[in-house]
Amino acid sequence: MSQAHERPTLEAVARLAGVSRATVSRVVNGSPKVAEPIRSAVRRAVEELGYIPNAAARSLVTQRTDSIALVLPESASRVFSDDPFFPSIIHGVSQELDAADKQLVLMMTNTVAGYERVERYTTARHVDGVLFASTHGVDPLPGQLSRLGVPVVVTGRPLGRSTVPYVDVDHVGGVRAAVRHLLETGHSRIATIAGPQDMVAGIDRLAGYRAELHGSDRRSIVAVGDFTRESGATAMRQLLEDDPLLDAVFVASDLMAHGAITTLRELGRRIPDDVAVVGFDDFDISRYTDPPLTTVRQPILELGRELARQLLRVIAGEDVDQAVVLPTELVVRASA
Amino acid sequence: MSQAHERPTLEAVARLAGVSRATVSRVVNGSPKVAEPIRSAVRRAVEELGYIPNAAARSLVTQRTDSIALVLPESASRVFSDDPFFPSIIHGVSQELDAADKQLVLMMTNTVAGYERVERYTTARHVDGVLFASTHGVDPLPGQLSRLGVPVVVTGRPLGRSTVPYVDVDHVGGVRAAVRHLLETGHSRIATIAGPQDMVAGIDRLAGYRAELHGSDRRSIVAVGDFTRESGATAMRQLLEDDPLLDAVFVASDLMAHGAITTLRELGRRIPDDVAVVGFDDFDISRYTDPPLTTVRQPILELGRELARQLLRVIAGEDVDQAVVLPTELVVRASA
DNA sequence: CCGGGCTGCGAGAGCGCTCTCAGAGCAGAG
DNA sequence: CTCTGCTCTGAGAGCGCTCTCGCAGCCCGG
Repeated sequence: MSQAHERPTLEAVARLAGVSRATVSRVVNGSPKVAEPIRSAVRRAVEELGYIPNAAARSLVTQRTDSIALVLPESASRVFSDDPFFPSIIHGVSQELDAADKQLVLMMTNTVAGYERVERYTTARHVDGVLFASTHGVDPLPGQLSRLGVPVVVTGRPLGRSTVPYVDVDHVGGVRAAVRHLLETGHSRIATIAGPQDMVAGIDRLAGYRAELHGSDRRSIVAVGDFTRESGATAMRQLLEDDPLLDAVFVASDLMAHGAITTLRELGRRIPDDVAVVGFDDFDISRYTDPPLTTVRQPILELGRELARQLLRVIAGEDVDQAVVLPTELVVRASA
Repeated sequence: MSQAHERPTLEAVARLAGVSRATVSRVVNGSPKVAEPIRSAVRRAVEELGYIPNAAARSLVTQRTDSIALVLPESASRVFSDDPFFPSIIHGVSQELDAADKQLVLMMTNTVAGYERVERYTTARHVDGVLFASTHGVDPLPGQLSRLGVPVVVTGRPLGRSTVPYVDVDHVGGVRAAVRHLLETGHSRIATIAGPQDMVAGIDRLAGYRAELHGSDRRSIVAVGDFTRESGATAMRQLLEDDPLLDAVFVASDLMAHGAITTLRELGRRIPDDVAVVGFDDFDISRYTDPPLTTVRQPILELGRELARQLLRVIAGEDVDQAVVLPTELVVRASA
C-alpha cells in the first residue's frame, strides 16, 4: 500500500544508473554538461524508480522554495462568499504563478493569531515572496517583512509612507469619468455612496467624486458604506432622507450599488428616470441586474496577474517600479 | 537592509545560550524535559536573535510540512468569478487548517500541464495531504495519489469505484424536498434544468428529481445545463418550447435559476404565478433576486470544513468513514 | 612526443534541523 | 557509603539534496 517510506532518493537512482549522485542531480536539473549516453541512462533509472526530488532537501540547500504566499486580510473572509474581488485576484495571481511554475500558498489573517502566523511562516523561508491583497488602514506587516529581506508586493497604494512596491487601479480617473457621464447626461443633484475610509479604494473613489464635482456648481451629497450590499441599501435610504430630490448617485462598489437599487425600487423610484445609478467594479452579476448596471470597470484579474509578475521580478532581483497603476473604464449600460 | 543571509540558526542560539543544539531544539518544540533556568535562558537567546526555525530543514527530518494542498479542477477557474462555490470551499478549508496551524496551498489544474504538476508537487512531499474539490467525470488522480501513500480526501461521491474518502451533501434528499414542495403546492407540469451529467452533483440532482416524480402521474421534462447562468437561460427557453404549459421548474443550481428567471421574465411569464422556480445552492445573491429564490441550501462552508477535518484525521492516522454526507434543506422564499 | 586547455564526472562537504543514545549528575534506598 | 534509578543535557549521525573542487581523459598545437 503505502510506499511513502520506500520512496527512491538520488542515491538510489545513482546506484541503478551506475553514476554518482552529482551526475543524477545534473540530469534532473537539466544541466547541459552531461554526455548523452549517461544522460539517457539516468533518465531511464529515474523513470524506472519513479524518482521525484524531495522538495525540502532541495530548498534546504538552494534557499528557494518556489512558492509564494498570498495574504488576504481579515475582511476578505467576511465578504468572501459574496464578493468576487478576492476570487479574481486569486485567479489572476494563480495564472501567473502557474506559468512561472511557482506554487500559491493562501494565507488569511482572519484569526487574531493570524497576523503573527503570517510573520512566522514567511520568515521561516517557507516562501520566496509575499503578496498582500487589499490591506486595511495602515498595515505595518508588508514593510516589516520587506525590511527583513522578504520580497513583498501589495495591491493598492499603501496608506502612510511606504516603499513597498504596489499595484493599483486608477480609481480617481474611473470615478471622474463616471461622474462626468452623470453631469453630461443632465443630472444636477449627484450623490455618492462612498466605501470605507480606512481603505485606499474607499478614499480614492470619494476623492474622485469630489474632484469631478468641484468647479461645477453642484454640491456633494455623501453617505458611507463598507462595500457590502446591505450597507449600500442603508446608505441609499440615508441619502434620500438627506436630499429627496437627488437625481443620480455614484456608488463606490457594485455590491453597494445593488443594495442601493433595491432601496430605490422599494421606495418607488424608477432607474434611471428618477435616479441614475453608477457603480464601480463591473462584477459579472452587474450585467444581470434590473436594469443592467452602468459601472466603472476595474481589471481585477489583470491586477492579480500584474501583482504576481511584479513579485516574480523582485525575486529575480530585477528593478521594479514602485507603483503600477492599471486603467479603469466606464461601462455604460441602462442604469445611467 | 536584507538580513536574509545573516538569519540565525539553531547553532547560533545554542552558542548564545551556552547550551547544545539539541536543548534549543527541545525548547523551541516545547519538550517538557528541560529544566526551567535553561529553558528561559534559551527563550531569551531566541528572542534576542529573532530566531525562526528553517522550515525546509525541519521537514527534511520530520517528513512533515504542515501544509495541505487544495486542488481545484480546470472548470473552477472558468466559473471562479461568478460562482461562490469555490470561494466558500476555500474559506471553509482555510478555517479548519488555520485552527490546526497548517498552511493551505492552492493548486488549479487549469493548464494542460497542471495535472502532472499536481502529481509532481504532491509526491515531492511538499504537502502532507491533498484535498480535491469538485472533480469532473472519473478523475484517476485522487486514487493514484492515495495509492502512493499520500493522504487524500475529495468532495463529492467519486464516480467509478474508488476507496478514497469523500465528503458530499445530500443532493437527492434536497431535490426531493424541493420537488415535493412543488407537488404539494399544486403544480402539475414540473420540469427540471439539470446540471452537467459528468459530475456527481449534476447526476444526483437529476436522479432526485426523477425519484420524487416517479409514482406521481407527472412526466419528467428535462433540459441540461452546465451550472452557469447562461446555460440556465438557454435551457429554460428549450423547456418552454418542449412544453409551453409547464407551471414549475426545478433548476439544479442557483446560477442557472437566475438565468431561467431572466428568460421567463423576457417571455412574459410571472414568477411564481405562471411558473414556479426552485433552485439549488442557496447562494447569497439568491436572496436578492426578484422574486427572492426558493432554493435548496447546501452547506458549502461546512463542506469545506468537514473536508479539511477528514484529511487531518487521515494524516493523524485515525480511521475515517469513507463517506460523510451533510444534510441539505429547502429554503422557501417567493419564487415557489 | 609533450604540455596546456578543456570537458565530463565523482568525492565530499554542508544546508539547518531532529532524535537517538549515552553519560553526567543527583536523590533516595539499602 | 554504595548502588540503583531517574532526570536532564550533549554528542553525533543523518534527513536528501546541491555545488564546489579536483582529477581523469581527451584534443590540439608546437
